[in-house]
Amino acid sequence: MLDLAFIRNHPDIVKEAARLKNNSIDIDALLELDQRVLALQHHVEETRAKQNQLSKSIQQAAKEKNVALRNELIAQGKQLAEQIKEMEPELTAVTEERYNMLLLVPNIPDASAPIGKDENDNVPIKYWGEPTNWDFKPLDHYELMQKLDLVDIERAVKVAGSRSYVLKGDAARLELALINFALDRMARKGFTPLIVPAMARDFCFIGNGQFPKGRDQVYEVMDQDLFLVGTSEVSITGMYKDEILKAEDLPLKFVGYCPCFRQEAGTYGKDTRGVFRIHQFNKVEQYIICKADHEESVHWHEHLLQNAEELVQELEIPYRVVNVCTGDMGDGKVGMYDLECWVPSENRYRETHSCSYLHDWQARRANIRYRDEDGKVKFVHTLNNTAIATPRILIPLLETHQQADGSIRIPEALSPYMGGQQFIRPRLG
RNA sequence: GGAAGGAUGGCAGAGUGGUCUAUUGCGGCUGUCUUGAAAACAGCUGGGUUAACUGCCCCGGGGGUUCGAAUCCCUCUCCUUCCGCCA
Repeated sequence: MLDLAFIRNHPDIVKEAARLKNNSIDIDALLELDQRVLALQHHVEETRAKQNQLSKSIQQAAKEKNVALRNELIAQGKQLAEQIKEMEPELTAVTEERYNMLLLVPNIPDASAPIGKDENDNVPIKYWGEPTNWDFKPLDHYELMQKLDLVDIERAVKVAGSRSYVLKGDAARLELALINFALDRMARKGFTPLIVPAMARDFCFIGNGQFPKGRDQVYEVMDQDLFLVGTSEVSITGMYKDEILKAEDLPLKFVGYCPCFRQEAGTYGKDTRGVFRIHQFNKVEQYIICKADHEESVHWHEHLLQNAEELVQELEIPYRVVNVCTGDMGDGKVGMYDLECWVPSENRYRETHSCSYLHDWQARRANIRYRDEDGKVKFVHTLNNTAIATPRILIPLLETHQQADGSIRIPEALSPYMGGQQFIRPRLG
């Protein structure tokens, strides 16, 4: 959410931001509505002021035992109450309408973000590692997993429908190992580990920016104000809703884990093979709440990217970093990097991590503030990046480390989390 | 699932229809005193809205009664305790 005063004062900047983000919000309509709210609000407040004064006069008249005057004033009060009662529903309605529109206004992308329409306009800024070159015919992740008996999609679909999976054997252990590995590494860097609810209330999703626009991507728990989160970000943002933090406690650095759920609406027929795009997955997420300062946001944004890169490097997976263009970055974001891992079977890089900074866009929605050294209450800045999202990371991991003999090498850094195991091999017999 | 009791400012905790501009204490800030600190004393000390106010709003959320609600009524949410069930 942007500051309404900022939109009033700089409508052109906001309109341009919306254009760059392919967002069709009608800023002029919003401002027109805003004027209606202000006029009506002024009117209601004036009437209420009169009513408050009158109320005191009624008290006074009663004290003086002036019954005639008291009755006269009460009659006047009745009229004012009547007037307010008439105006209030409209004021509530237009105020709510303005708020709902405000939720749809995108954040202003940073000047450093590439201008573009969709993911094809994202700009690669860094490459690490060499795409693998084998002297044998490599398999794709699904074949590998089937050969090694690491997955059962058919029975998963029987249980939970399409885009479901069962991880078996060493894949199940690998999944937990990866979560542990990521959580551990981040904790060492001073991030506080959190295991957060995978279900959250409506306000958490509004606060984080998933609602109202992304509502169709979210599972709702029937007959309750609860929804399954698509990222632990949602719960962490919700944790601090309406709080005023102390400046000396910032930045708050968290590494959050919970199972994540996404409907993947509108992706029919896309990425249907294996475990790339599924409804339920596990994600370890980096999350930072810092002071309202652009330089500081940028600093932590780079830091979050660095952390993710280190994790992927330790997993020995070639990757690249792209600077995500305005059209692909989503409404709330000021700037965004994607980390894309090399997927040998597809001969291309695919997104495994997403690193964003949002200035106070989420903070305004969730009303998360802090008292700065100057005594003023300000909205915080928030940032987030994936640490590990799995099973998706299994795709580049398994494919990259497959061996000629059909086994899969477990990277050294991960091995301790697999009880020292160094290879995943076909089960004998 | 059943029963009871709660939700007030950073914290504790008063307030059961107008005198609430929310008592008081603790904490915090500032000042006086002091070489400095402590103590003592004095003052200040929530958020929002508005171009601004001696304006308006906020006593868990929403609705109602009333000229007037922290206070009365309805409803929802959450918390605590006890019982039941349970990983």
